[in-house]
Amino acid sequence: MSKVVIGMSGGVDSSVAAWLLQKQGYEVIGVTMQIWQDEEPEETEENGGCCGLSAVEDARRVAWQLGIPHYVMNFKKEFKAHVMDYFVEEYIHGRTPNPCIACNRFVKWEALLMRSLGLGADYIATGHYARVAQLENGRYALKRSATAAKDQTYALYNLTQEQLSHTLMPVGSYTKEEIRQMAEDLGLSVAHKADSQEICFIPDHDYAGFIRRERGQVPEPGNFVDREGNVLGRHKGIIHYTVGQRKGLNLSLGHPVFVVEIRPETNEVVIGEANDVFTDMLICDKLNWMAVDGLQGRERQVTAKIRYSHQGAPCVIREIKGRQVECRFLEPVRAVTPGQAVVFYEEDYVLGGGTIR
RNA sequence: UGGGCUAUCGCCAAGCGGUAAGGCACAGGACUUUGACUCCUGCAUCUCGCUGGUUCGAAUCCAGCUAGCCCAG
Repeated sequence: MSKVVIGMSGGVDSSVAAWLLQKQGYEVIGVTMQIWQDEEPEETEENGGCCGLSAVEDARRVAWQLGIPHYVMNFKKEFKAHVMDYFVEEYIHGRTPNPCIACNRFVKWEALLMRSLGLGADYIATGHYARVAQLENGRYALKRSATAAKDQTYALYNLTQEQLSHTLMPVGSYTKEEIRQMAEDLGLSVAHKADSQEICFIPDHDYAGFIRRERGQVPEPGNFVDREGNVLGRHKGIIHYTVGQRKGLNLSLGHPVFVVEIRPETNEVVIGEANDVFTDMLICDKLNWMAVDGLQGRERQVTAKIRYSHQGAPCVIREIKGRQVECRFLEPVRAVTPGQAVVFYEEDYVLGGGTIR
C-alpha cells in the first residue's frame, strides 16, 4: 500500500482530499504545517482554509473523524526565508510578488515533500483544484481542474518534475460544490468553512505596515508623474503601489487614473489613463517548464494567464537571449505586472511559466 | 485700494426664485488561496464665502463686507 502524506490546512478541500485518498486505498497521514502562526493559536477566528489560524485544531479534528494519524510540522524557517523575505524584497524593488506561488514551490512541496519522503512516504497530496498527469513524452504536467470556475494550476506552475512525480491532487476531479457536499455527507465539521483569501501572514491586510515592521525602515515618499514627466502629486512610497492600481492614489484628476509603471531607481510612480495600462507584450524569466522541456527554439501559440484570476489570453511565445521568453498577445492585456507570474497553457495542460519582468 | 470677474462636499463642477446633478477622491461591502481590476452601497439638510434685505419661498434677486483672480496704476 502506497503511503501518502496529505497537507491538511483545516479547510474543506484538504479534508475531503484526505478522505478521497483513503477511499482510493492509500495509507494516509495527515500533516498540518506551521508556517507563520504564533505558538499559541489563541486567536481562533475564522480565517480561511489555506493557512489560517484555526488550521491545526480543525485539521486534527478532521483527522480524528477519518481515523488517520495527524502530525504538526514546523516550517516557519522555510516560510520566512522563501515567502516572507521574498515578499518584502520584491516590494522594496518595486515589483509585485505572489507569495502563494513561492509558498507552494518551496514550502508546501520542497520542504514538506523532503520530510515526507524521509518518513517513508511515496507521495504528498494537497487539496488543490488541479490534476497531475504524466504525458506521453514522459514528463509530468499539471492539468486544469475539472471545473473552470475553480482552477488553481496557476499558483502551482512552479513545481518541479521531481515534485510532481510525487504529488497527488484528488480534489482536482471535482467541483467545489461536490467537495462541500462530500464534506457534509461525511459530517465533517469544516464543511461550511469559508474559502481562504488574501495574504495569510498579513491578516490585517496592511502589507505596507508588515514590510515596515520586517525591514524596520519607512519607504521614501516620491513623485507621481505622468508619461511626459510632469509631476502630478506625491506618493507614499513605491511599496504601496502595483501596476493597474486605481484606489489609494488620492489623485483627484476628474477621471479615474491608474498606475502604469513603478520606477524604483527614481522612486517615481507613473500615472496614466485607463487605456495606458494595456500592453500586448511581456518578457519573463526564471522559467519553469512542465509539459515540455523548454521551447527548443520554436515558437508556440499558447494561452497565458498573467494573474491568478485571469481567464487567459492567446499569445505567441518564443525564447530570447538570457534564458528569457517573450510573449506577444494577440489582443492587448491589462496590467502586465513585474513580479507576477505568467503561466502558459496548451489545451488543459500547464506548459510552463515564468516571472514577469 | 480705479475698473472688471469669481466665490456650491477634500478636488472639479451642475444649478439662472421653488425647496443642493454628476465626475474624481474617500469609506464600507462583494469578488479572490497574491497584489490589483471590477461591481455594490455610502458620502453637503441649523447647507451653497459672511451679514442683512426683497419674497409664501433664495444657492439662485438686491445691498454691504471678506477673500481670490484679471486689467489698469
